[in-house]
Amino acid sequence: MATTRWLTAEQQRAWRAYLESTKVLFDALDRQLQREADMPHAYFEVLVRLSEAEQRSLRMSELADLTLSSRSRLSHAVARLEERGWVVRTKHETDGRGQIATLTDAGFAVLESAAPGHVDTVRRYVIDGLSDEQLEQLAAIGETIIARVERGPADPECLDPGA
Amino acid sequence: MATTRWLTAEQQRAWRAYLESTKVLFDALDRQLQREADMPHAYFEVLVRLSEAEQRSLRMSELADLTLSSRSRLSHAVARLEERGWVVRTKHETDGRGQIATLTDAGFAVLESAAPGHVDTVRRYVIDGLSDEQLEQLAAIGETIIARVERGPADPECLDPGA
DNA sequence: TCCGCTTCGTTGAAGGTTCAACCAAAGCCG
DNA sequence: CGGCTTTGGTTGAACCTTCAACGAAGCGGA
Repeated sequence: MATTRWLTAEQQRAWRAYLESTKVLFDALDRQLQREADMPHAYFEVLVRLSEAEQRSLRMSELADLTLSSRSRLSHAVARLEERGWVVRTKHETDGRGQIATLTDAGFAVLESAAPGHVDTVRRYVIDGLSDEQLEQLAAIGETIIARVERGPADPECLDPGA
Repeated sequence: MATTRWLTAEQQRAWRAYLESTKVLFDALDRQLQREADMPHAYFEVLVRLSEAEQRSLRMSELADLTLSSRSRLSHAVARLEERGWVVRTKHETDGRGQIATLTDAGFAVLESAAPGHVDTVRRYVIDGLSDEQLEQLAAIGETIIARVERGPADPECLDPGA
């Protein structure tokens, strides 16, 4: 493409509001969790996903997919969580490559103690400030963005309905 | 408060969509900028803010406020950018404590070359997928979140209209 | 069976962020 | 002036993420 289509004033307003809201919000969330549970938000999510799973266990690759993190990142994260005794890793029974991460009782206890404060914070900063309509809008917008990113960098103007 | 108010299904949907959209989006943006401009998004924003300022210069503290980063983070970031010759730091003329960061010509050139790709990416993943109405909604939602976070952890149910 | 290809998960190094500690300059107040 | 507090900014250590490289195990065709 020859020339760049810069953002209009309204588009900039939306983009910057989105950008800034995420920055201040996730900073605040991270600090809250760091203070109250001594772990970053990403680690908290690992525990949440494990707690929701059957047997409180998930294969590393599934856990990585659920938490939207790279395998490397998850590997490091679980290593840390294991050091603290909140998670254990065991071999997969039938697939020799697999590893299963399991939430321990200690991990579950930490999660239980941290969850209320976390939900309160999310409510205070986000949920309780928005109307039901706005929440619906936010869900729709978020899902649109996710879909577009997952579709990848393929050019939408490039009319290739088949490929 | 005695019991935690957990999120309803609709609230969860909105929250997770927001959460996931930011994760996949900023991962993609960071990768794009890392690839095309060899710097993370946070550093890019520093250059953007400097380029928009008078004389392409800002005091460190102002720059930190504009980019919503801690002083420490900005200090490290500018140190890196200075190593590459994209920014220089000079003493503040009247306030002996102050430092002024200035975008160099080389830094401006890098910014000019990286900006189109960045805007394209933002358009592709966000702007062009949303209607004008949705952009307006997103701006309003983002601004609400920002306002609530900046107000801090003060309890909204605590009726203290004066304080 | 053997060989190549892919998938799973880990590792170490490099880079970015956070946190607490710190220095220097400014401001304030006696 | 002299001491106290505040502000601006930097630093180093600890921690988290990313990236590329790797080893081990499954898969699949000749």
